[in-house]
Amino acid sequence: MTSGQLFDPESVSSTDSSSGATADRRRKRQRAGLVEPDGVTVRVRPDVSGIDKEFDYLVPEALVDRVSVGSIVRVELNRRSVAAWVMAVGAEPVAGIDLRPITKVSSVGPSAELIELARWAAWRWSGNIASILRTASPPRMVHTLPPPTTRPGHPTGGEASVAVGPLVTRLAPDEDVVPLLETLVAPDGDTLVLTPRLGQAGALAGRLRRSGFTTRLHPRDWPATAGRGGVVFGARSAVWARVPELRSIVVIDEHDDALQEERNPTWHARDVAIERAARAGIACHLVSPIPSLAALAAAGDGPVTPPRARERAGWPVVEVVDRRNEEPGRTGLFSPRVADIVRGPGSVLAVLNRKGRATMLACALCGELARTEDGERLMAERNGRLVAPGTDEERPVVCAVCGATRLKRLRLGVTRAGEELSALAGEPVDEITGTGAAAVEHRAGTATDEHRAGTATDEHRAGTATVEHRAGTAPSRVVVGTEAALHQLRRVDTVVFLDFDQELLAPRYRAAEQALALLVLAARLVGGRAEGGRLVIQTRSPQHRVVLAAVRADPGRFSEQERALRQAMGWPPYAALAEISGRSAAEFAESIRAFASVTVLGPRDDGRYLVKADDSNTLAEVLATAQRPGGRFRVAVDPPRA
DNA sequence: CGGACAAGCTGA
DNA sequence: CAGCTTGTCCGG
Repeated sequence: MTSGQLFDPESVSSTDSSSGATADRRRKRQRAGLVEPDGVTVRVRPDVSGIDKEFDYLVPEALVDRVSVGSIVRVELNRRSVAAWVMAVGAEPVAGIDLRPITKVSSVGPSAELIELARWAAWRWSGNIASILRTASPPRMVHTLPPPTTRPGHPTGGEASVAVGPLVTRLAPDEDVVPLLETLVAPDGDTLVLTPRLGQAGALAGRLRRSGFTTRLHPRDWPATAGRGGVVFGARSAVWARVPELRSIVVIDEHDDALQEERNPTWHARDVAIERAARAGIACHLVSPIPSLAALAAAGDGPVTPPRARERAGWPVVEVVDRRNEEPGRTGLFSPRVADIVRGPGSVLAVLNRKGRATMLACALCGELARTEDGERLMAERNGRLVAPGTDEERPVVCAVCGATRLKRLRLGVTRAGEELSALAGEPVDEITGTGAAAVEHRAGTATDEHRAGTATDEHRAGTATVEHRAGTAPSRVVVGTEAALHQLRRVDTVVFLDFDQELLAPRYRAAEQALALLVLAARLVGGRAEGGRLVIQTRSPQHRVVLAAVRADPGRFSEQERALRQAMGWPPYAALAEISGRSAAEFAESIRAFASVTVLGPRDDGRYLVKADDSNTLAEVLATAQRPGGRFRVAVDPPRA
């Protein structure tokens, strides 16, 4: 016995029941002399992008013992040797073709259960299954799985998980998840714990290991995980971890967009976890300080919530600076209040989630932003009128609040913010953005003068002393950055959102949820109100539900309001979306229009189409059935930026 | 994907 | 019509 067959739950019935029955019938007919005794066949999916198709091969006698559904083999296809996954064993091969033998069994692969789950996900997100199978496969070839040891009972056994279906648990932003996690670990089998980033997974694994749990890190410990199981930690890909006896799945910070794969197919680990748990008849625990509407809709019951006082204590003090109240003519990035904070003691991170120089329009008289009628989106000026990108809403250039016809342009960018901050603080300011580890340090002096001269970006830089700030070293007291800074820094006293309206009013249906997620990241950097944690939000939307949720430390209220809006607008989770782009997008969109169960919106300015259905199953079925044009196009289901 | 093969274009 | 590009088809 060479491979992990002995410990492989599906080795006994390594195919689904129907193909197993087919194989039995075949063997009977062979004994009766009705067909040639031509051995075991497998149906494989090559690991070749561009070939989204399965092929039949023979299994040489010597390899039969080592082949099961999920095995990674090598086959000759079109005169070249390629890797492939075994998708089925013993299926009736396509007639009239001389089958070639597989040449090698390369590695243990995903379990049969995972192969089926991958099939589902490829359908659900209308993408190539190979990219999912790659994620579900070991990072290096695994010849045999380590044999299971006697299961080490976990120190604190959670309750036997009889619960089925997703369960949502809300925690305060600053709350330690480990105590909860210890109660969710299955005592009698394996548990998957997913976090948005691998670093969090490693940190949590270390802590549970110190409490006596058998922990694994995915994909690093792939062989041990598949052979022996345990409490398996990982980022989104860990939802595809192979374990011997899955009993429970926990998704930490389920609201975080990092749980969604950005390349096609754009599967979301939360949704895959829900499906995997449902198929296995086990619990799926979704944990977050700000549960997503997707999670709340998937769970039958409402979220388990912390005591009100505990939740409130776990959010920082949130100060809202209403920039509409400042004297007319002010267009700078910093309100007087923020200028005070920057000069005052304590470390400050100023967040401006924009690079370059995005512009917004605000009334020169009352400071109100040019926004759509429902107040949810920013408007831009085009051909002397205000337009809302992506919609047909437009109106003359007039302030909706005071009727003034003069609007001013608010120009914003991290670089300029750094220059101004440095001048304000009278000391160097580091810049942290997502591009590269190096950061720019701004020094007071020339920068402001250059800036007043209204020169171009390059000239600003010429007048700015730039110093490399290596990741890991202590940054300056005052730091300016994009969202990346919220991930890179460990602790600061105050986080200031210089222009929160860019987040709140972004043209995406999930803009509000995403904006609130940024506030949670910031809240964790500064800590709860008892520790003196403080967030400052500069905005012209002080009554926005996201701002109020943070001020009141009440994400439950936000969920209700957001739910009502999504329902009224027919956005997810009360609909399912797919985005079609690329050269032949129009052709594919056209063939989709033939289906009454979906609505096709677009094309937008960038040539993209949006397909909308009542639910994800309907959407997937239409996308799988519709006539596909010859040319190239891309389908993104659940597009994160729609 | 990448090779095979057909159809279309170019140049002399 | 060789020589080349471009497009379409297909792999077990």
